[in-house]
Amino acid sequence: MRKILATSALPYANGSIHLGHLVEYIQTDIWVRYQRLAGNEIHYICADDTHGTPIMLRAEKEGISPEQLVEKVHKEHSADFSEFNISFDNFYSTNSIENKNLSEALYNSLVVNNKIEAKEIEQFYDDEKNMFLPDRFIKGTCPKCKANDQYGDSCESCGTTYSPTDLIDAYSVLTGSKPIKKKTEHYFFKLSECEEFLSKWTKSDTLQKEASNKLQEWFKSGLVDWDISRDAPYFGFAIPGAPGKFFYVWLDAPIGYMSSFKNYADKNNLSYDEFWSDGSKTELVHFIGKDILYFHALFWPAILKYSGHRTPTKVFAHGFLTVNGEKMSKSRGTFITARSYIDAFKTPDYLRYYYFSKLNDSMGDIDLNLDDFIVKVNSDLVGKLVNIPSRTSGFVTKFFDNKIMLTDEFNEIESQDLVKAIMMSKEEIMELFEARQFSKICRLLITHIESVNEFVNNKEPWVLAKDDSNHIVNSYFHEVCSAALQSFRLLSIYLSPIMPELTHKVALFFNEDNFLSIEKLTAQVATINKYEHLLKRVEQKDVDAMIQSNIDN
RNA sequence: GGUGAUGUAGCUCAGCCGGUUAGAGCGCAGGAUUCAUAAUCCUGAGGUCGGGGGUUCGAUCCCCCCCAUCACCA
Repeated sequence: MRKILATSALPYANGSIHLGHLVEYIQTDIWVRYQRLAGNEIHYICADDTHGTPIMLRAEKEGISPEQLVEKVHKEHSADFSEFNISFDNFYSTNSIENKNLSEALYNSLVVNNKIEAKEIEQFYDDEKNMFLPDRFIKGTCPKCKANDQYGDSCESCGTTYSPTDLIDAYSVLTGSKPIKKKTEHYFFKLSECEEFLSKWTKSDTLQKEASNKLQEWFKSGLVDWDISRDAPYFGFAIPGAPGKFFYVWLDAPIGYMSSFKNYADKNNLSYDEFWSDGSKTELVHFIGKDILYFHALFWPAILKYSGHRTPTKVFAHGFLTVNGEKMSKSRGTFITARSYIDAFKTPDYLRYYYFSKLNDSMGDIDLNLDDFIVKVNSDLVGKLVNIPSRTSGFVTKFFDNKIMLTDEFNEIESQDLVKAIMMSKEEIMELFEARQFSKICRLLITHIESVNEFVNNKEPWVLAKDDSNHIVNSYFHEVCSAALQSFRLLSIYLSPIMPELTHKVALFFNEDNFLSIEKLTAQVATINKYEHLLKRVEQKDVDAMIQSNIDN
């Protein structure tokens, strides 16, 4: 049995979870649920990423402490993830004692291994606010295209990148004052010394090929040491032995994977060391967005390596979400929050299915086309999948006292073949789950679902129902209905990682508690319950309401 | 600006190492059916595979140029 520690990237505790975030949590959750279905030991870990200037300033604006802010956001995030059935084993916070201890410990190890260096640098400073300004907090006129109000790092209008010094009439976003340059001592992680290790690590099969290629660009231009410190005031962890200096949020954020696991392991009698020590035999798998590949494929393995830990087994990067083919936009209402989706649709399964139908192992972007969403969900799930029990279970209830024939009892070749074909896909489906080829599984399953409907059509149970002599147990009529229902059950087991809510209802329909093991495929099930509709159609008005609520807020 | 990616039927997407008439679902047209919260099944019409050039006996799939879209540039 494999032992796996899986993570999704830590959401920043500065805003609400939206449908873009959910691509990652849903992708990871499907994979994690599949691993559980397959019988592997897997721990799914996440946390809020709570530190940094944006959070400090937002808390100030709201008139609360940063601790209060991240506490509040943590509740909101936890509720959102729960609504979407994201099955974290632990959703913790980087603003925790475990994370403080581990951040200090890793830092100290890096110091001991001579991987930290102090350098004096010049940074922009707001002398009204008495703090250093990150690039994002300096705005001005683009030196190239003269667009107003551009950030200090790049122009959104023409795409030029530059340093804040290049801006015309630069000003501090905080006070409007002119930033001045000021010297300060910062601590750097000597990434430049990790090139040999990283070059080898990134070419092993830990990364997707696309990701590995991408990293070659960075190698080509040479690895630059990484500034891991920030000056007070800063919401984060103080650097030991360095008054007024704090760890940069991106240093302690990934350590959140470790600290969340530590917190979880301590409560559940698991060995922390088994998963994090150098030479660990367990798997460490990170799901991330392609935007943070840099951190997870360079800094993170290097820091782990040179602080004496194991390095990740796999880093899986996915692309971004577009809505109706465009970047999510607040004014168009396509910056859709998790909350507004749930308010509109009540179940996460539509979105989980839609993402599933589009996701694969690549870093390509996926598009949520809202018209396509309605059509696909209604056609595949309501029209085809749920239609199977909907059109056959009535006969079983009416004529056979809710009893169905076991698959072993089928007499007809065609019903045997129907079930057999679905069973035979097990290996292929499991391989595709493992490889994150979700869209391929989707096509395969839909093909099976269609063949069940075709089977029902050809057998015409409604015609058989008219003849009283067919109303006996184990009749051909009984077998036709049973074959359709048993097939539906098998397909639901495959679908259980994707749509936990729907398939839980299906399990109950078959008088089972759950479909939590792939072994359920061979379980013999003999009864159903009276059918109650499992899924309602998605309506255009629900989509409209969701969009409107995002425009209003 | 540099680097990388994407561009296949109305829509959303498959197309492994280049090889007979390019595939699926939805949508559309026609038909079948009425068990199913108008669902299902069959048949069919739709594509110069972004544009141009090249390599090859032969390219959607390789090379070059261009156009469009997107991302990254620590």
